[in-house]
Amino acid sequence: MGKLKKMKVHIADDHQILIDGIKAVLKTESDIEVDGCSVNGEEVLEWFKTHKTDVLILDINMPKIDGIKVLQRLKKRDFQPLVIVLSSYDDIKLVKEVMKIGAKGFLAKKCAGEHIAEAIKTVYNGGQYFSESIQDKIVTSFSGVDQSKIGNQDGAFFSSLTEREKEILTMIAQEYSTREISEQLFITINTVETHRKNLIKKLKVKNAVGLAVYAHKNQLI
Amino acid sequence: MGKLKKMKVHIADDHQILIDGIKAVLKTESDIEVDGCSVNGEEVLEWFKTHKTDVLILDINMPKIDGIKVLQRLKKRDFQPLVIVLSSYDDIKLVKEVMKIGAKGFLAKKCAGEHIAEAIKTVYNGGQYFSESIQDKIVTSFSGVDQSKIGNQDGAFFSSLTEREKEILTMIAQEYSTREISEQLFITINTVETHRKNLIKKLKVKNAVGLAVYAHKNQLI
DNA sequence: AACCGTCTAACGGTTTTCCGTGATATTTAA
DNA sequence: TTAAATATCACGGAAAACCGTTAGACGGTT
Repeated sequence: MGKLKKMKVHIADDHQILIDGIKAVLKTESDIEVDGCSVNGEEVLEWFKTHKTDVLILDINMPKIDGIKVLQRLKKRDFQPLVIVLSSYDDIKLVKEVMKIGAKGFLAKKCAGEHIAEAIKTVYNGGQYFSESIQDKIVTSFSGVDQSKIGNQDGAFFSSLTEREKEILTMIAQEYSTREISEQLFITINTVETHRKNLIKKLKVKNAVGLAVYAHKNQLI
Repeated sequence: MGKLKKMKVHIADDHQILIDGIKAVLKTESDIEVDGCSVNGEEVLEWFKTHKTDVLILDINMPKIDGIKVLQRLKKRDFQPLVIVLSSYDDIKLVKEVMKIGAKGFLAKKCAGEHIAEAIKTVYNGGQYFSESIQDKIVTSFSGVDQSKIGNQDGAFFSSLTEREKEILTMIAQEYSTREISEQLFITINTVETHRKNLIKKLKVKNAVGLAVYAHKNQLI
């Protein structure tokens, strides 16, 4: 194609080793340039205050501010990069949620590295990209999706948790009792219980066991 | 240096994208050759039945058979590769555990990609390698570690469970309440509670949350 | 027959979780 | 500077989990 301008890409993932890996993979692509990297959501938001990088490869599970929240906040700004979400957990509900918030692509981490460049080029040219493992699921489930209301309760399965909630979730999943948590965090039992209640509601689970399983599935422990 | 023989490396991680990344990073190393890859523990064990690859980069969180188990089983065989454990969770307890079972190195996923080659070369030459984030912790906590008993009751817990207990454990981990379990299995609540009590004692956990995490770690759900 | 492991069951009491609801201060985003 | 999100705390009541202990029934072993 002989483009004059290289596509600029920003990579966000809390695993530096993965970032370096993707960078190495993309090095062979002459029309792609890795412009910057972030290891947490805060850094991503900071970066896009001063840069207009074309494509953002965005991991969901990140410290400080997770991918979902980053996506939501970027949406409200003037400049928005094309976002390809990266996740180890290729659940269709998650895919739907991030697409609603405006992501242009979804890559499961279990997909082959060669697809990254493919995905970047596709979304750069106005398309959408999904890794194979979820392509067929989407066709059947994306018919009749209400594109309006964003971040509402029905997609809230994966809606982002606050830092405090994650902290408490992690402790619950490590078998700490409410009392123990309250003592360690220097807050009252009442507060911890409120957080637990909110967690159960947000994650749509039944009890602390559900929270623990969620935490484990999402590598929070 | 001019080695005639390249160091052969096998990479095991459930995220293909990370494998491809590491491969790309290692491509610049003239004396390292990636010999094969696995995306789950089963594949790793299968590979080492027929290959004598020098170094194994082993992820902990993998489907089917997790990294710890792979390590334990490899230990019982004639040929043992040098193992560098890869984990997103750089907890000192985990480090100690895998080193006890015979790992030669530990890389946190948040470390820089350039350290992989470094780690491989170090263990290949008989050394041990730890990523920076944990180096200092080790010095202070490795004094007086009992190097004896390996593959002890930690892994034997599971086999000591009866069929009924496993059945109930699975249900607890799926958020069923005691009442629901009793109804589904046509036994009284008292009986289910007795089983739960026995499970907690056998698996040395504190509560149902611990049971759920255990069940999840052992792929019972 | 005596023994062991498993599954079943019961009981009383304590602790913890769960649920709804409402409220206030602080921080942060627009 | 509003408005929204977040973190904090309270209370009352219902439900469930947790704890220790005991014990009958059944099947298989030695």
